[in-house]
Amino acid sequence: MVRYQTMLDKAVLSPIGFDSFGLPAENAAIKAGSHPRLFTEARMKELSSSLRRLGAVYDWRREVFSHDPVYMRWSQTFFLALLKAGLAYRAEAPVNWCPGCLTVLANEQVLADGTCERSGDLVIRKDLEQWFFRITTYADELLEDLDDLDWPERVKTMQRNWIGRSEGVEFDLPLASNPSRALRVFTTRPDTGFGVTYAVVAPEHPLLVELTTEAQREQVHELVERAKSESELERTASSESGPGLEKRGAFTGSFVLNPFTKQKVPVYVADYVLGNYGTGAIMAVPAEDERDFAFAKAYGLPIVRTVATPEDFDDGPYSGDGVHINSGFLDGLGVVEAMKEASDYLAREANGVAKVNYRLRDWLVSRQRFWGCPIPIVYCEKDGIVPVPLDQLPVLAPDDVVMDESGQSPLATHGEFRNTTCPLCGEPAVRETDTMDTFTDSSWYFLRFADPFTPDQPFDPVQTAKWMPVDQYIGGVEHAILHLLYARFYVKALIDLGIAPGLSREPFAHLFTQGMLRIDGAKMSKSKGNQIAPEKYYETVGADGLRLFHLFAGPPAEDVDWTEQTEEIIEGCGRFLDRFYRLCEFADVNFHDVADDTDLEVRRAVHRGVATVTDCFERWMYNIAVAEVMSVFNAVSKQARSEHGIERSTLDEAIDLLLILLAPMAPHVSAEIWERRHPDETSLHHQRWPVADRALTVTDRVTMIVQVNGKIRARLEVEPDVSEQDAQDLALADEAVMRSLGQSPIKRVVSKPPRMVNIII
RNA sequence: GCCCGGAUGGCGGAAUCGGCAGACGCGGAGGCCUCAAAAGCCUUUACUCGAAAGGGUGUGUGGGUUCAAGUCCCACUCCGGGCACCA
Repeated sequence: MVRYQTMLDKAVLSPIGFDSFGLPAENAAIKAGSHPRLFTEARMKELSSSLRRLGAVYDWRREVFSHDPVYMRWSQTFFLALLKAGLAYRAEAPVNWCPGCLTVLANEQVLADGTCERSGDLVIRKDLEQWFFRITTYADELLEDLDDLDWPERVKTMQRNWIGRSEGVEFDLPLASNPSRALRVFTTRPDTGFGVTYAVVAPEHPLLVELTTEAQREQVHELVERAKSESELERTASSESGPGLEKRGAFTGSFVLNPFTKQKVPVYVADYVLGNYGTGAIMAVPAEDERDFAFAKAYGLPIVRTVATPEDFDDGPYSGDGVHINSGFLDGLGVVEAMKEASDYLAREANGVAKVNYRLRDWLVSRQRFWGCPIPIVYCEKDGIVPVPLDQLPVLAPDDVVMDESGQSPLATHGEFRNTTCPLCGEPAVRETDTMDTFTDSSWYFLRFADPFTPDQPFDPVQTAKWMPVDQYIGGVEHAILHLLYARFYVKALIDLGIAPGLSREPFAHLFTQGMLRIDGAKMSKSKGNQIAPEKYYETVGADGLRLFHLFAGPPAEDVDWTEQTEEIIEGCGRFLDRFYRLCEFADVNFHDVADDTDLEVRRAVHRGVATVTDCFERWMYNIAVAEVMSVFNAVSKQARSEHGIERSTLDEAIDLLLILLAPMAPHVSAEIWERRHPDETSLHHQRWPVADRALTVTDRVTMIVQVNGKIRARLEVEPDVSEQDAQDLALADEAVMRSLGQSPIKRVVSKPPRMVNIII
C-alpha cells in the first residue's frame, strides 16, 4: 500500500517502531538469567533486518521504541500530567491478578472466560492499592465519537459493548424498620416498580452488616465468605456464565418498602449482584428480568407481572414492550410512557435521579514487573504521594538487577533504586517500584512519529497537526478494545491537558483489521512461539515470492491457515516470478514486424489489467490484483511464444506496464528488470502509477447469452451497442436456440442488450 | 441466550448491479523434452449420463420472490468471532 500510494505521488509517512517493553522479553531474560534489554534489542535487530529484506518501506529515521530513555521521559511526563489533572489516581480495589504473569491486569486484558489474555492462566481477584487512569471520565465521548469513525462495524460494536452505557434511575428503598434510612438502588426499568417483590444487595455491600438480623447472620456470613473466596470470574463468568447461571443468595432478615406499592419486601444478599456496578444493590422484578426470575423461582419469591405479555408467550420473564398491568397509576401505559411517569414519581417520592452507568471501569495501569516504564512517584512519610520533578525524568530502572524466578520485580528489592529522598522535604522516602502497563507506551507513539527528532518535546504540534489523524491504521482485531480504546482515551486526554493542541480528537480515521496467520487453528503469535520464520523463503522463492504469496493467499481481512498446501502455493508464486523473468529475457519469444489484430488484443488485455489492478488496490483486493497480473501475463506470454508471435513494441509496452503493476507487490525483481531495460531512466519505484488507455479498455465485442426459459442455450458475439431488436433477431436466428424452442409458441422475450436475451415459451 | 461474519470443485479462493458459476493459483491426470530424472513446456481437470454429438445436475438445508438467484426475502443447520448475571 505504501508503495502504491507513493507511486500515486502522494506524500506518505510510513513509520516503524517497537513496543519494546513487556513480558515476553522479561520472561526470556528470567529464563536465561540475563537482562531483558539484551533480548529486546537483539530481537529488534533481527526484526528490522527481516523487514528490510522483505522490502517493507519504512522511514527508519523515525524509528522509536518504548524503552528509549528519551521516549520514557515523555511517557512518564504524561503520567504526571494525568495525575495533576486528576485523571490518574491511586486506590485500593479488587483487581485482577494473573498468577502466570505475576502481575495485575486491566479489565481489558482479561478474557470473557476469566483467563489472562496473554498467558491463558485463570485470573484471581486480589485487593490491592494500585494506580488507575480515569478513562471512565471519557466514557461518553469514547462512545459517541465511534459513530463518525470509518472503522469496521465489528470493532465499533465491540467498543460500544465494552463501554456499556446504560441509562436508568437511582432511587431509595426505605428500610421498613427505619424509614429514615434507605437502600439505594439503580434500575433501567423504573416502570416495572410495582412488580418489585424483593431487593438484593451484593455480598460486598456496605449496608449488609446492618441489614443482617441475628437469625440470618450465619447464612449470610457463609455466602459472603464463599463469594470472597471465589474470584470475580468464577462468580460471574464461569463456563456456564450468563443469565442462566445458578443464583445463590440468602435472606438478610430485613425488609424495605416498595415506594410504589408501599409494601414490605424482603432484602436478600446474592452473588448475582455485583458490588462494583451501579449502587451494588437492585430492586428485583422477577416477572420482567431473567436473572430475578431465576432467583425468585429458586427461593420461592412471588412473581407479579406488570407488563402484559404477548398472546403466544408461555411463561418466564418478559422484558419486551407491552401494556402495564397491576401497576396502579401506570396501568394501560406502554413501556416508554410508563418509564417517564415512574421516573417522575420516584423523583418526587424516593429521591430518584436519572443516572447513567457504564460497564467500563477505570484503567488499572500498575504492573508488578521490571521490564516496563517506571511510574515516576515517590512515597514520603511526611508528604505522601510525591511526583518526581519533571526535570528529573526519566526515572530509569537500574541495570544491575538480578532476573530470577522469584516472581518479585527486581525493582521492589533493589535498595538503591527503592530508597531515595523526598523531592519536597529531602527526607528518606521510597520509590514506586511498579511499572506502567505497556499499553501506556503504545497509546501515544503515533504522535511521536510525526516528529521523533526533537528531544525537547514529545512531539511538535505543527507536525502532528500536519500528519494526524492517521489516514490508514492497520492492525489485528485483537486490539479492538485494548490498544484502540486506550489510544483514543490518551489522545483526548492529552488534548484536554493542553499537551497536544490542535490535534484531532480521534487518532485513527480509517481502520483496517488484518487477518492473522493460523497454524492448526491457533493464531500465530510471538507469545505462542509458533511463528514461521520468513528467512527460509528469502532463500528459496525470494522476498518477492513470499510477498506475492502473502497478497495472494486470500482477502487481507481474513485469517490464513498455514497447511501442507501453503508451501506449494509459495513455490507457485516463485514460479510465476521465474516465468515473468524469462519472458522479459525474451525466452522462446517469436516476433513479427507489423502489429496486427493479435497485438491489439494483447494491448487491450494489458490496459484492462491496469484498470483492474488499480481498482483492486483501491479496494484492498490484493489477492485479486495478483490474480489479474498473472492473468494478463498469461495472455501476453501465450501470444509472445506462439508461432505467430508478437510485435516488438506491443511486448515492450506490456512488459513495462506489468513491471509497474508488479512494483508494489514484487519490488525487487521488478526493479531489477526495469533497470536492465531502462538503464537511463529513473528507477521503477519512482515511476508514476499508470492510467489505462480508455480507448483500449472499452470493449469492442461482448458475449451475449441467450436463454430459453432461463437456461443458457447459446453465446453470441455482439456489438456492445446492439439494439434490443437486433439482439432478439440474432438470438432467434441461432441454431441451438431454434432447436430448443422447437414448435412451442414464444410467450415472452426479456432482453437486456448486450448482456442477454431470455426467451420464455 | 444475544449480536456480527461466514458456508462456492480435491484445496486456497474469484464472481460491484440479480444476468456466462468456478477467474487466478495449488493439487491431480495425460503428453512433450530426456538414456533417465529434475526443471520447463503443452493439454486436461465441478459432478453426472453418453462412444460422440449432446443432455442433466450443481454455490450448507428447506421454502419464497423473479423471465432469471451464489447474489434478494423467510425459516433452519453447521463453523468462526464478539458479548454474556452490568439490573
